[in-house]
Amino acid sequence: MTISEVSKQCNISPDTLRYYEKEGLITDINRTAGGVRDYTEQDCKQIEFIKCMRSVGLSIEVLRKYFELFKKGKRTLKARRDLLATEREQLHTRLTELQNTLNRLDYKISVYDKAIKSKTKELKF
Amino acid sequence: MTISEVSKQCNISPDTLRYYEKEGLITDINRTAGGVRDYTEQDCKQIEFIKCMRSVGLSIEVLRKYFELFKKGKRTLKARRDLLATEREQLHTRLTELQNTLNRLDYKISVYDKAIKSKTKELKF
DNA sequence: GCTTGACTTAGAGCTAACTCCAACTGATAC
DNA sequence: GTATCAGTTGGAGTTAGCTCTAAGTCAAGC
Repeated sequence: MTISEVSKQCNISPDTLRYYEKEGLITDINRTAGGVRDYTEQDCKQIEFIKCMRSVGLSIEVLRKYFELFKKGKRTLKARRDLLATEREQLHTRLTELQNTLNRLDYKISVYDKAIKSKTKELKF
Repeated sequence: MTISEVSKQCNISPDTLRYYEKEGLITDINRTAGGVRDYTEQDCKQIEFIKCMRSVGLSIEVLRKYFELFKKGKRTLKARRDLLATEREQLHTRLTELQNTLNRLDYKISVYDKAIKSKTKELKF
């Protein structure tokens, strides 16, 4: 698969794919004789994983560390597990925060709805 | 209240408070004769609100628009309500995404735990 | 009246994560 | 064999959101 095919399939720009490679998030991509990247299905799955993790805010740096550990082989299984567990905890914290803020917004919107109905009130902010 | 008191109370740096003011997120802060900012309780509540919204990713730009509408008075109640509702929807989408990714991470961590126990397996990424 | 310390401003600098650009190369169509 | 087009590289530029710096002001304590 060429970079533009992967780009379409994963909805990530070719520039970003090359950037991820430069940053060590993707490594050992095959090349054709002419030097053109030739992604495997496995590469694609990894890219999807990266996309998923990036979409919830895992940093390039954390992901770089994860794949760096990967390259060191089986002896880093525990380290990788722990790295993921740490990120998981942070995501969980953010999830709770998001839920609370959502509730707060819902309440605020309901206050607005009342104010709009009554046609007299103004809010403080 | 001085800027450093608000800073401590809200856990936001004075620089950030001044930055928010420059960006129009906070307006009409009282000043002492000497030109020093003198925040009211109400200002503090607004700052807490901003902090809460920023913590889940609402942009400075969106918040600026919200407070801009505010300054135009009661006739913008509906517009403000709708702005909040739009942001709420986006937060909801992100919440779902976060939940899915959390599940995915939990699954991956469980796969790691199995691999670590069996002491033979390696994963694909 | 001088020092100290918290404040003020305008504006520069920083970081993460892209995104774009210029110059080049290699394969394909005609 | 030359135009086209998709790819390549290194490096510059962009954006959001702070964060820091320099130079200055003001009030309080001694």
